[in-house]
Amino acid sequence: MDRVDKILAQWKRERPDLDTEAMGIMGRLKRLTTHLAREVDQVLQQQGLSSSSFDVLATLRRSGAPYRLSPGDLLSMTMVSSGTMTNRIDQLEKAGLVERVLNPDDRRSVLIALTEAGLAAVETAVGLHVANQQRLTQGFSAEEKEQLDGLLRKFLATFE
Amino acid sequence: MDRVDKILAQWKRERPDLDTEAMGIMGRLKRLTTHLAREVDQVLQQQGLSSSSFDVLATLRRSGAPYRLSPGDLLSMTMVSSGTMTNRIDQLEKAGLVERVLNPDDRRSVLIALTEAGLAAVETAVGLHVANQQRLTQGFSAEEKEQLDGLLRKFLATFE
DNA sequence: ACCACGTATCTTGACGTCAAGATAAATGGC
DNA sequence: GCCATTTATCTTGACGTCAAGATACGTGGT
Repeated sequence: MDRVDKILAQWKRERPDLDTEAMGIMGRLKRLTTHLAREVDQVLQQQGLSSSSFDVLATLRRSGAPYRLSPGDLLSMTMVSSGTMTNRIDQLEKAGLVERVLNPDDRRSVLIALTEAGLAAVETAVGLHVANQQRLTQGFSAEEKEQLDGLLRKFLATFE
Repeated sequence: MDRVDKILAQWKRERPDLDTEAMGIMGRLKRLTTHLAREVDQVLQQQGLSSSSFDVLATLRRSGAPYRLSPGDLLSMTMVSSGTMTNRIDQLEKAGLVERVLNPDDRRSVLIALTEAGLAAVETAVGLHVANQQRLTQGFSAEEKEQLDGLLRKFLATFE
């Protein structure tokens, strides 16, 4: 009987006509990801990064040397609006972790490049971040993790 | 090969030392809940409600008649800060969906009460919302839904 | 009865986000 | 070559959120 069960029991009492099966799954998903986001943020914050900043730095890092992508490339990889991406880049640029480099091939565009400090920051952070993610999932057996991943993959395929 | 697989493949190439199993699960969870939140918001928005507003109205509705809870009660049921709850109540009060009623037993406190308009709004919205949640999970068999719910329950139990 | 402490709510200031629109440069049909 | 259209990025204004602190009231020990 967890918190979501209590919510479902309330609905059962007040609105017995409602089928709460989907509500249970969605409620657990929402609460779970709120908790997970807080745990993830805490580790990144100790490195002086928000999860938004880390998201951009990590995208640049995993794109490979020379660690440069246009704002449009970053946009297509990160599920945020263009205004949000501009803001993220502004913050990272202020912090000296990325710089805007002119794109010689297209003057509408710029390239966002990891600075040395940005590369160093993301290399440290990604190690701690992955270790933290492992910690958060360590309650599951290998089989359960595979099962969960499979179900999430199928669910996600509905949208992507 | 979904988007998360592509991200993991990039990391594999750039940082083969990192174990990406947990990252895959967490990444799918995050992308999935972003998509789900957008779908949920869309239905509620057609009723003139944000998911934040609906969250409060639904909590009041399922608490049963006379549909009154203190801000503190609402806080303990909704994973937000006290400042956020004050703001949510302010918005709902402006919209005429709830009202602040003096608590005769404790003058530090108030009771947040559904108005007639608020009750009507939540009754309509909750039906559409639940139907929408069912639509979003309809790709799964009964067995898969049960499996997913069980895994999420276990995961959530880590935190609650 | 008093007062120190606890409790309940609200305020403030800073962020991160989005939708919509503005700006500037490239492109393609003629 | 010109201009309408498309593309790439940035700007603006509004919202929702939080942490930290302020305010106001209740409570219990003396």
